[in-house]
Amino acid sequence: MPAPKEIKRISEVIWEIPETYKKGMRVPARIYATKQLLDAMDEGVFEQVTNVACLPGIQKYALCMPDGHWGYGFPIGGVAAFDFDGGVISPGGIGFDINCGMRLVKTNLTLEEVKPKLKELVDLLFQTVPTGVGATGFVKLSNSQFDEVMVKGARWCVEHGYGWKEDLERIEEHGAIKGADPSKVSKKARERGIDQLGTLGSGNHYLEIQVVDRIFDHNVANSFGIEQEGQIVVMIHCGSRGFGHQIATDYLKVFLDAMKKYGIPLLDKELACAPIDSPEGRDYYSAMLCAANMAFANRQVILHRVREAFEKVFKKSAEELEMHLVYDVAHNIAKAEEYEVDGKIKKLLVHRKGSTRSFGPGHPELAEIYKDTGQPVIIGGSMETGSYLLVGTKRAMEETFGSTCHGSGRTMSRHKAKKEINYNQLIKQMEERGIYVRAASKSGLVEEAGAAYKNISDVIEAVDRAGISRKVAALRPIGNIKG
DNA sequence: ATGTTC
Repeated sequence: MPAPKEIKRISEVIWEIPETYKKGMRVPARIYATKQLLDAMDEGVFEQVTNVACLPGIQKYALCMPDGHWGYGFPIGGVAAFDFDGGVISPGGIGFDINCGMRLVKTNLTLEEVKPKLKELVDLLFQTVPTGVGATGFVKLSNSQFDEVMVKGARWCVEHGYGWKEDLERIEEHGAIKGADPSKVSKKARERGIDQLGTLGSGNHYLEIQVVDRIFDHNVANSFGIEQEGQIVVMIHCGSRGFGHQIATDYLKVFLDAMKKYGIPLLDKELACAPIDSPEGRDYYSAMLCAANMAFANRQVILHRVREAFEKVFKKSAEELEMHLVYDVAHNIAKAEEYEVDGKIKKLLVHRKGSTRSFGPGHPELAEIYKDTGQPVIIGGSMETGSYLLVGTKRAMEETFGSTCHGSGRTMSRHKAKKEINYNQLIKQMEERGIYVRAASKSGLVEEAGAAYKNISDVIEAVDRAGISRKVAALRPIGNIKG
């Protein structure tokens, strides 16, 4: 679908829809994309990103990344920052899967060493990391322990033997965001989440064994633990499971009523929101952070299982295998961050939905190990087309509220993929290309076929050219576990 | 994404 005729080209990869496009827009909308990606975007993206531009307290621009596509209320690939003074918080700007995110682990193994053991490794991981809809995990929690997980996130896991102390400095916010309040979480959300720690889930969630295909920046790659092409790494993509989903559902309902109370005009029911500084807004923020911390903990337990599986298969300790965490980063979340707006430093609530934080060198919130380089940015492609490791930039801080893209973005609906792609053929094609896959369901696998997604390389070129993150390494899948 | 239309 073509972009609206009012769209203006700002640079090679930035496009702007002015405030005059639609009644009620408070700021312009900006889309980061090559001409080719822009032309391929669905009409819904333009509609949704300009709707977001109408929300109270929005700052500078409503943004959409090159992997943008139609989502619930806000586009997936959307970034929107709201002033704490007068601005709103919206579950639609965060996503149902709160703190869906990516985790990347390195090893010192090479492709040659892993190839003969690949099936054994993937089969073992498929047993120890539960996948699929409704999967439950092996970590048994009491209600008070689950409260601790909501507040302490990945730190709770490390304190209970699931991981290494050094893992914590390699996670966004050290794996535990301050401000989570378990008393703001419904009983139903608690019941759905309590046995889901260490589970992958379904949809586009996966655990993948990958090989470093190409290194673009050797210095930065090295500092992240990526030393050579042919090195094996493991990527984990999952979030807060039914727990975050229930919290989003609960507060969408609360916010629809709150909007009437606060006199916020309703453009679209999916854009339900509340003032950040209102009882409803504060409650959702505190509950949302419980789900964010649970997701960090979820990925931490999965990392622990990955280390255990490698230890068993390669008969060496995870320390000997140098299985250090490269990074863990969220791509569905809202964060309190400070940015310069009109020459003044303001505290903003940055909503990233299908968008990854991309803090550049010297950012005060980054751990010492990333101060010189900027933070690692982990971008998962589809299971066939490969993934990327990027690094954050100063330019992202200036232009996109410290944000970049998150993945490939679908081009084919799940329904269409199920109709057009044959399961047995897909498995065979993947095996021919050296990818061994185990999936919880046949339909789940075909829905995630590479053919159903945009080309990840096009998306990466767009963010790299825009300078809102830079290419560090390209990663290619060899083994995959899917929900 | 999701005890996949509580």
